[in-house]
Amino acid sequence: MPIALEHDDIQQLDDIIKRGRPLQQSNHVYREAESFHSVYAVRSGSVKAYRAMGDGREQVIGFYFPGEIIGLDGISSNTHNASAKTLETAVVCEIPFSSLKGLSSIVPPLQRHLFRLMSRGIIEDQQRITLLSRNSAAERIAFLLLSISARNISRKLSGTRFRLSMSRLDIGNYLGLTVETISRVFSQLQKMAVLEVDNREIAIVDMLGLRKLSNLVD
Amino acid sequence: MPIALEHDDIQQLDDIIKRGRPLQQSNHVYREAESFHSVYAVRSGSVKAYRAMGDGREQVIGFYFPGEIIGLDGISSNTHNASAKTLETAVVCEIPFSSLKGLSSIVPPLQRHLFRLMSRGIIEDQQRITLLSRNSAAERIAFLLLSISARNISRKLSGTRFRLSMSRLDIGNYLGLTVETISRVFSQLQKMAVLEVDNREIAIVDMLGLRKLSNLVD
DNA sequence: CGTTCCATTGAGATGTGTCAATTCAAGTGG
DNA sequence: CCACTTGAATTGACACATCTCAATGGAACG
Repeated sequence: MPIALEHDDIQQLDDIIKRGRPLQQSNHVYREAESFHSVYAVRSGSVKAYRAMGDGREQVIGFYFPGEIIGLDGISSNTHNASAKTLETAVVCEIPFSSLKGLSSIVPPLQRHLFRLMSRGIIEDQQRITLLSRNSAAERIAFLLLSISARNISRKLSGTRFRLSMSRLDIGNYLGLTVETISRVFSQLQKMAVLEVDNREIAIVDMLGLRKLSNLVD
Repeated sequence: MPIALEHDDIQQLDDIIKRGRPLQQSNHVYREAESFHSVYAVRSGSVKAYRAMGDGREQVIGFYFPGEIIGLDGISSNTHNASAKTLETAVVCEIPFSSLKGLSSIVPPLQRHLFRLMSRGIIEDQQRITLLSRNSAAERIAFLLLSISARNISRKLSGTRFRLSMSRLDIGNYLGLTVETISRVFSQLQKMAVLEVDNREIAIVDMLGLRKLSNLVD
């Protein structure tokens, strides 16, 4: 938990977090429409959140990596509004929300942190809305790769070489594109010497070029 | 404020809400990057929230009507992440967030309500993400009209006849479409006898047909 | 070694964007 | 009160990015 708290408070927080067991690939952390009791912290591996749509396809809401919190969307309805399943073997810790809520009303910094987490989620969603309504396929893909890169860096991993834990289909469902388009853009970016792509292994060769492509350079 | 609270608590809440003055059309409630102090309740009229993008265009985040709360996105960064301006003459009440936060840690139902509001925002954004990444122009427009219709009904107004307070450009920026596409779809829906469109005056002639078009029928 | 799932590549279809012209409504000043 | 201006909305023709459909290639696994 990335907050500055008193030792006492950290202890209390630690007490309510349940120890996580490793989950195999494609196991559910929680399912859409299940009643909401807990949020979850990803410890290792990666998780995708998604919602089933009327026609059977799925809308991927997000990809989550170690240190990130999932399940906050269940608060308003007391029901999970999305499913979450592991993309690979992963460890996920359960944090009962009632305890968290109780603790947060005693410990203002924690309450503040919770508000921030939710609010940041809103902002990220809004960025994705912009991305989806305005940006080309290449821009969207560049954005995703840069996002993963940045998160890797914050976890002290390589920001330029990594393995995608999600399939092209998942990426497509996340970015609002088809698998074919994902493939074509990867090939094109490779031809432009921005990326090296070998199946799910990605190397960002020209980081600045990728940033320019994403249209997110300051 | 749509919550069940004790009389005492309602009084306290009422005390922190500032009285709102009427704002003329196109006045800002708050601006992107301003420091965040308050959230706002729309009393009358309507408001759009939007973010300026690098190239000068704007991304419309949402349209807000009486009874709705705007500004919650500022919580995480202590800075407003969007601007909000009135679409017509409107009355907006300021609610200082520090007071609200303080009160909410004393009054659990209020804290709960705040969590819900934010969480609901997240869910709505996620719905829009699905809408933008998956749905056709006609589906998106049908969705917006149905959303406005439903909100009108909840305010005891007509769900089938109303005046759009926003321009075609705003609608386009909200739905990720161009003005021309909006116009064409309106014309097409009129030809299909689903709508009657006279500039900003809208009449929903075939509600079921519109619901089917939106692909959101249960 | 075959099966299965995932990824790549090509060719053609299509929905929406772009560019341009016209109409319409509202407001302004002579 | 009537031209004139201005901004919004509509409509048409064309361009283009992405989707769809189809075939092929490759990796993982029993």
